[in-house]
Amino acid sequence: MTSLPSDKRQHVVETAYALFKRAGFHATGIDRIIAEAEVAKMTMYRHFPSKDELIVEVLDYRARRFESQLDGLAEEVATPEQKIGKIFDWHQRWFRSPDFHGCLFAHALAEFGDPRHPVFKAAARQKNGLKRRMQSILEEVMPRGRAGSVAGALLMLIEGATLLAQMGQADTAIRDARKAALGIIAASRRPQ
Amino acid sequence: MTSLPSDKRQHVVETAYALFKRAGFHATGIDRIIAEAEVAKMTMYRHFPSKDELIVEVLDYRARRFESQLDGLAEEVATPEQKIGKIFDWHQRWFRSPDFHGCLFAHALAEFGDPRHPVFKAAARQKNGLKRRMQSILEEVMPRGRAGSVAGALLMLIEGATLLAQMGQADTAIRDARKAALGIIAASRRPQ
DNA sequence: TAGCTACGAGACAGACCTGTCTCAACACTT
DNA sequence: AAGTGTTGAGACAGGTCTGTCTCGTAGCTA
Repeated sequence: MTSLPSDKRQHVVETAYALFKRAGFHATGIDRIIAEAEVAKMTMYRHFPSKDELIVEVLDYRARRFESQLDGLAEEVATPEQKIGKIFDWHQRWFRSPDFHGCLFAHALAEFGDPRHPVFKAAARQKNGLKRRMQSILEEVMPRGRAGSVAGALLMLIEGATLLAQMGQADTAIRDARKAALGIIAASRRPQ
Repeated sequence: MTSLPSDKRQHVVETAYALFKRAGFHATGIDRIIAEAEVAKMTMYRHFPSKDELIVEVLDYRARRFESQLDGLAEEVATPEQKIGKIFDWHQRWFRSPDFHGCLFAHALAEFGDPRHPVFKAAARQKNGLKRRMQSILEEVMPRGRAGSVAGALLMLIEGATLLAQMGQADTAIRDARKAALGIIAASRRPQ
């Protein structure tokens, strides 16, 4: 009963994720990652050609996890308000989790400011994905253009709430953001 | 006509600011800063005991500049809506400026995740200062508690808009954020 | 003239960084 | 039994990092 070929690879990704989350990307060295993952350096470099590509892999992995978690939540309820509410619920739980350190994707945008950099693009994909998700939810009850604007506002509220949560204001932030979000939706719903 | 004692010091702060803004804090080395500022290494270390303290100085310097610029804008108009609108105007101009690279304070929070770290505290001060400013504007037309919640929502919108602006969606972001902000204020104004 | 202060230039230490390389060990397949 | 592929361990190169140190110089003041 030995390890599968992809076992070590995934283990490196998850270890790197935990370290990047705590200390940031530039401040986390390869040596630290392989020590924590108990893996040889060449094992890592055989799976990932460079640290940057490992970072992209970590971000994509977390983005997939995020999307699949939200997929499950949306099915439980019916109205757009409830579906958006579930997304805010998810963030509320996230903010309260033991080692919450802010949004890894936002941190990636901060550390890799060049829009052409693969890490920047990977982080931007996640944000755009969340916006698209909320927009398609809102299109049930409002026209396409309006749903885009409202989804943009909701995304900004969520990103801002995540920042404030990192500053230790998680509870008031998610409460104020949720209230504002529902107000914005109500104001744009059924436009006539 | 020689240079004043604080001349070089301020020059180092401004040069470091420009580099931190473009490349981030960890990715910008001391050697790069002193080369760009055309200053000896010991000159820098005589003024700042460490890189971290230089970063704090840069953040405080930018926070003071930010506050003084907003001070000037508020005096031009009368109503809270107009004053908040001026703050959004300021951000709109900022987003369109030649080398906009996102919010340096948010980036500092991303790179220095420990809330006890002086850099983290300096960044948090700026965010709390902006929230307080908006809250005191709003207290003219709504009770204290409500003004706090609304100011929190506006801060989240602004932070989110800054993130989206960094992702190349500056125009739609600031437009959607402004619209949402005015809606939130209108809903909380004159509560009865 | 003497002393004080600020500065420039650069060597230096010690640590850390990414990425490459070699060699041995082990598991699995044919 | 031979071959193939994955891994561990660690040396190694070449560069960069922060921070300290020395030495020479320029300007100002007393």
